[in-house]
Amino acid sequence: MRFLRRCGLGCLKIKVHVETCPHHKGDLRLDIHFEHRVLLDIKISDIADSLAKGQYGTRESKEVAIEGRVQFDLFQAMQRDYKLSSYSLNSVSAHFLAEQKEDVHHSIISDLQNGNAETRRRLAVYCLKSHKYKTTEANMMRSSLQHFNSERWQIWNTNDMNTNGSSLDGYWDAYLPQRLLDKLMYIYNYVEMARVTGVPISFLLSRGQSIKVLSQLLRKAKQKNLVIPNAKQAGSEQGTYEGATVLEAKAGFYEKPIATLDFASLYPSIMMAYNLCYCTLVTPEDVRKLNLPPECVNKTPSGEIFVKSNLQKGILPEILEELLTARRRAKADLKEAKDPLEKAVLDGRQLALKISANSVYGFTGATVAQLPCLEISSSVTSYGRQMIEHTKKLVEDRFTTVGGYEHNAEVVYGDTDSVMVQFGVPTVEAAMSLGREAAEYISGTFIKPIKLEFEKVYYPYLLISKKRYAGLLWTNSNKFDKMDTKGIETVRRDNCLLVKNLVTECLHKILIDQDIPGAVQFVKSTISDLLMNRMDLSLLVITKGLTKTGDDYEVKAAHVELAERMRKRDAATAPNVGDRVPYVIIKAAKGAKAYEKSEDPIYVLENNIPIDPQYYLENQISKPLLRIFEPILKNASKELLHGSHTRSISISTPSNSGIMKFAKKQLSCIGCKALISNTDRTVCSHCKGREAELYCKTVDNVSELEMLFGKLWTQCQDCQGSLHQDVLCTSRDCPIFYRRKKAQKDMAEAKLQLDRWKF
DNA sequence: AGCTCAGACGTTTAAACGTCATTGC
DNA sequence: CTGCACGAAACAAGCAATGACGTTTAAACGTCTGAGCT
Repeated sequence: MRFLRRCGLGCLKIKVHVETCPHHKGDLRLDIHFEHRVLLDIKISDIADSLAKGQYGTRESKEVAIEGRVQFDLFQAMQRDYKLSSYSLNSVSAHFLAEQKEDVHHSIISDLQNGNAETRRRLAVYCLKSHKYKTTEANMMRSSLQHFNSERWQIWNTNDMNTNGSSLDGYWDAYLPQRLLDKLMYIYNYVEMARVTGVPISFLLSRGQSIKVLSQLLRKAKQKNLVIPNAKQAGSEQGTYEGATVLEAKAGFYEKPIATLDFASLYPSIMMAYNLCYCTLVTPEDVRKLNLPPECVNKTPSGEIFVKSNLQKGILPEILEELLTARRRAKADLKEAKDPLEKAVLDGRQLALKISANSVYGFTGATVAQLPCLEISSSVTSYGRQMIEHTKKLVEDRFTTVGGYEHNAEVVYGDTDSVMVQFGVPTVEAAMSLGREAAEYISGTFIKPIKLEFEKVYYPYLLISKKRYAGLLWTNSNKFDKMDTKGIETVRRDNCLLVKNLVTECLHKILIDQDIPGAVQFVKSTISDLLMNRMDLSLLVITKGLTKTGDDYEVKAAHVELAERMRKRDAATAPNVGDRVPYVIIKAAKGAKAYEKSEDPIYVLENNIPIDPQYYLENQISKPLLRIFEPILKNASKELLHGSHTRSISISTPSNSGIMKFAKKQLSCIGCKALISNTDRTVCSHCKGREAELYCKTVDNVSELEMLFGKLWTQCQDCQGSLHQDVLCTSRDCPIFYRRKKAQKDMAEAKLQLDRWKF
């Protein structure tokens, strides 16, 4: 708890996740030590199952509350704050720390523990990830305990574990989370967030957004001596209301700068401008009874009536005002900050305030929450819809040739609080000045504090459809800031890496290098590699989240079916609800559904099952590519997907498939691949004279593959922290793992070829 | 008896629709 | 004190949009069969 104390927190809690064995439920006890004292012992049966549902997905976890400890489960924090393809400690560490740990599945742990001294020793090495280990039974116990705890990798104070003076400074499963915690400045940001919203830190992980808003509301209400009704409004089962407008996207490749005009914090500023709140909402009867003059009320586009702030200032606008002022202050501080660490902390602070401000609107529209008020939320969105249409009209009416400008402005797209305008001017600089002019002009037509800001220019700009676009982002006219992509495969997690890399690379070549032939060439060579089976398996792994249990799905989906099959194969290693399921598509009978062709990548590697390159070409690569190339290249489909590079394919047949049981294996010539009789063994009559050359080639091939495998093996040994042990790691997230397995297989095959020379 | 052709019936293809995962704002 | 049945309490930001894929429905197509004609 060293880091917690450092932060000056009075209340400390620890959260422990324990995998329980059904036979020992009840008599297994867990002691929590701290500075030589037993703080607490818990019966495992006291540990509660908790089921977290909501926007962060459904996930089961076990927890036990211990007074005096702050619980901070990094696993949960990670899932909330970052969108990753995998949340294993391994892959997260690789992502943020560029460091990995060996990934031994917990189902192997008991085998290692129950084996002999050597296997237990092996387990200890894994657990400690350190050369300094002792093979005493006590350490073993602690090692396995450590592992069980780390299955959901919470912070475990390394100091607590070390208080008996041992030199076990490398509890890796604890060390990595702590490194992550420091690197991502979780404590600092979460303390900040807790202060701003007025909730305990544990709420930030265990509960949702609405508790934060409620907490602020309660705080404010107390100041004003108001009470908040406890009862949920009856009959609020009407569900949804109309949301924001998304302007029609005029898809295409724009080679002129596109200026982006954004409303600053649209929904919060609407609520402030029109004084929308629970306590300012009045009915038409109220207006009549109280004899409210019309100049004291606002009627929203959705028909609701709110009194103006001179009569009664709303609580929500007040909260928002505070949040936004604080955010502005945080942003100003951020600008002054020089030190990268300080910068990151201040950025986290302003982000927290922004999120808080935005969820106030969401809180009023949540029909299942404590205090729904659809009058407010639908008023907010109706104002928003009106404003974006108004903005579009104003831009297109004012910036015209008739009005004295060089070109007619055109709004090509807009979503909720932004419009993308093509002013027609050729340079970024000119677009920027027009953008600034437009923002200022249009802001003047709205009530304070609603403000339209000019933020950035996209040039060039590739608009694919609503919520899908890419472009180079410019905030100053000298140099573009970065390539920005929204909604397309580069930012989505449900595609394989191959698609992601390919699309990213193509966009890079098209937008930055402006090298369209280069992009085409790259696509062609990638497709050729794929069809020739030269693709690394890790690039072909698709992951999708398992959001509910198998029975609750109404239609069959690849990842769901695979999870079911894996459960039947081995329930221990199968993915659970909330996990992301990695899979690859394998060859199967023609016309087979995708869910019949999905398979666990590790299973594929171990059983030498051929993947289906055609599927990847037709169902993964082709459509995303065409969407990008279509606006740029005519005949894109013909050029990219049906060229000569698609001709040569490598056909792999599964050795264990049904039909192959009836086929007789026949040798082929090592030189020219012609079929030869089994008596010849090595080469056909044509290649007879080249035997020496061919033999050398085979030997070279074997030694090359041996070197590659050796290199990968060493790398994995390095990662597990010992060069004297077998590599046990089976991480589905590690590209080295796939390459190592493949190299091993290739090497074995090459050796078989070599053996044929021995008569 | 042999041929033709409408209609029944089975199979393939296409379109419409719904579910699911994911992202944008 | 423990186990069981039962009821109460607690919990959950929003909507818009795309695209992949499975399922259902409709349409097109092909084959077969038996009535009717020559």
